[in-house]
Amino acid sequence: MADLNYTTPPNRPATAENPAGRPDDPIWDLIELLFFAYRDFVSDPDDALAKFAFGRAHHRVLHFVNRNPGMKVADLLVILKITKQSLGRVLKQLVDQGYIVQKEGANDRRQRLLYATPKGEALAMKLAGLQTARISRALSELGPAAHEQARRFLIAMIDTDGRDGVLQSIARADQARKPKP
Amino acid sequence: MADLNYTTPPNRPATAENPAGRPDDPIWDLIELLFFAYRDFVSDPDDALAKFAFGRAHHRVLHFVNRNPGMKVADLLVILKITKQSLGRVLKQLVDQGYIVQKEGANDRRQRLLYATPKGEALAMKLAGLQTARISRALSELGPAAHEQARRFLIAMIDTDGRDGVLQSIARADQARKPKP
DNA sequence: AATTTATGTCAATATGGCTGACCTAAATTA
DNA sequence: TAATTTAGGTCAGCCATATTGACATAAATT
Repeated sequence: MADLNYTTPPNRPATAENPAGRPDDPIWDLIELLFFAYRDFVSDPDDALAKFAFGRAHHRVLHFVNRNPGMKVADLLVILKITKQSLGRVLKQLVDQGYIVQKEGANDRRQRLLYATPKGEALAMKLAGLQTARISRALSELGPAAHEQARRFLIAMIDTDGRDGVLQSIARADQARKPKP
Repeated sequence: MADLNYTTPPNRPATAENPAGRPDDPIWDLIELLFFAYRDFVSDPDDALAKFAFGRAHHRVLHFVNRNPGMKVADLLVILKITKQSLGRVLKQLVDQGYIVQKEGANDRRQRLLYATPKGEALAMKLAGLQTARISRALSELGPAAHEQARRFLIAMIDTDGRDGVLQSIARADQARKPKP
């Protein structure tokens, strides 16, 4: 912990494109920081899951089902951008071991709506807690505006055509959650 | 594109811990936005790599070798946090197909120092360009401080004990690059 | 009645990880 | 110098997660 002359961005500020028409220099710092930040971000749940013989795939499924109770299988496939065969294996394990239940749709009886069981919710919340601890620690090192700044940056990084769906999904899930009275 | 009441964070501001000692509510928005942002961030190179019959693993190796010419195999293993057997397979393909060369260390002749060939550098720069395009687009939607804000947030998300190494690695690689005269 | 949709399943394949064992050559140390 | 450690490579097998393609069933829609 000594030499720290690396606190200012080494690249010139990013523009859409240089005046010369030549492509911008790569934004090395953010490219690499995204890699390292995400690597560590997922490592916390990964380690915890290892004790359950579950993996990252199970985490993702359990997370979104817990956040969106009653979601359809098809919705999950769109969010995760995987095939139903890939989902099938993981989902089956979660169902067999009592973390997720499937209920017939009331309107459309072909649907298998997905719900986290209490056991599943507990695990999902535990994993979310690990990730929240890391985010909280990070935000606490920064100013009070950091949450909103991070939020805006991450939103802007999402495909423009997928953005609305993501934001609506987050907003919907938030609303559906019982606010503590 | 209509209803947008989701532009403000739905969670209360994150604190290290609540006064009550009860764990914080999960920071759902950043947890999910990190997932979606990273998913799309890696999708650009993934798509491009598919044409070469290369995958994400090749990208990571080529990226770091290109950024750190002459790096040791052992360094790469530490950065990627994988085993040498895992590295071996992808590295061999990159070497066989002429994207990376290995040179005997001058001081220590056991070392196989890694360098991107011109062909390898071209591919690495192409992939970095794709990622830079996404980042540039994102930053251009935000204020001029956004780059620095994103940088700080991502740094804070990294494991505290790994942080210095990451930052030094980035700084070192930047310095080693020839500044255009 | 015919078709489409939601979901599930079987089979084969690819990728990218892992562990464990073992090897060579070169550097370091006793 | 002899013994040990280090840097790197390799073989073999296993596991998790993803893919494509084909096919099956039941319920909704036309």
